[in-house]
Amino acid sequence: MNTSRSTETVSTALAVLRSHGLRVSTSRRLVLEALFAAGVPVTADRIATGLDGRLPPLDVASVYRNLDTLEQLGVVRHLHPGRGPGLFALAGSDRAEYLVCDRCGQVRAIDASLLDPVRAALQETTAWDARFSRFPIVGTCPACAAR
Amino acid sequence: MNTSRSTETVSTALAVLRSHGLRVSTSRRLVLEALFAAGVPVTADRIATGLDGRLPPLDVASVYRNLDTLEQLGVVRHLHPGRGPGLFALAGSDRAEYLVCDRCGQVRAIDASLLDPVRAALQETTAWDARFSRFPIVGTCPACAAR
DNA sequence: ATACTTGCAAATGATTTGCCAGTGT
DNA sequence: ACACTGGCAAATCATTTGCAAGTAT
Repeated sequence: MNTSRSTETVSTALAVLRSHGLRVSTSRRLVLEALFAAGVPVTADRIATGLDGRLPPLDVASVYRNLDTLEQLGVVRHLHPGRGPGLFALAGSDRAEYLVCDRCGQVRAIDASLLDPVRAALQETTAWDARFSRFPIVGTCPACAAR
Repeated sequence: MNTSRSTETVSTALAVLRSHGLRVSTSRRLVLEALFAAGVPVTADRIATGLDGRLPPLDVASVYRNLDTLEQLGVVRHLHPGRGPGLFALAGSDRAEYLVCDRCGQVRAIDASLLDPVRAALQETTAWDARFSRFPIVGTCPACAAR
């Protein structure tokens, strides 16, 4: 259920690599598999440790290099939370954006279409083509807001 | 025209410090003056150099410590651009958000009220209290989009 | 065979921390 | 006087880079 789907998407990503004349190496495959297996945005370090041992380890430097390559191909998304290391996730075909709580660090995904009105408004007033995909939206989750 | 206004706001900020039992030290005053004088979001390093010599220099460590204190008091805003060092600005009473171009790095301020509809939508669908003030909104400016 | 990739180690950039001397209240 | 602060130097954290050895095509 998870395997077939992730395999499908991993091979799709690998095809993108090939179509750009880049090599399909073991570490690139592993980086993608880790992202699939994780399911949520993760740090480069966790990918390097194979999600804490679930997959073979890689050198962090290679992870960063590969994530960078994959990001440029549009396969991977790079998120900057307020504090700590950056997070990486598969871009896939999802239209998700993330909310991160500035008190407990909890991450929550929302449908990107929620932001379409703002995108349109910004386009109209500033002529900028806004993307919200680089940063999570910082706020306070209900639980933290309660206390 | 600029002096009176910034003095007014600096003293307001200093009053906040006092009301929290914190000291009004020379370096805290200087950090605030630098932020006022700059008028736009600046790095901790530029504050430490007194905006490149216009003001007395401070140690970066102190600048960071003070910015942190002032941020917690709600006097200073901390922005994370996509690349490079963090930027700091006075929170003041402004309702500004920032757009940053991911191609040329240009920064543009917009009125925060543009985002009110999204804030409301997010509140309704996720119960999160979203703030957009931590990160600039990344996108492409008209000029870069043209080429 | 050749160029792309990797791992390792060292470098870099930004921010933080320990510690003792200095200073606002 | 006393606790809060500042400067300086060293530490830390995240990420990048140089380079020789390894590998996909």
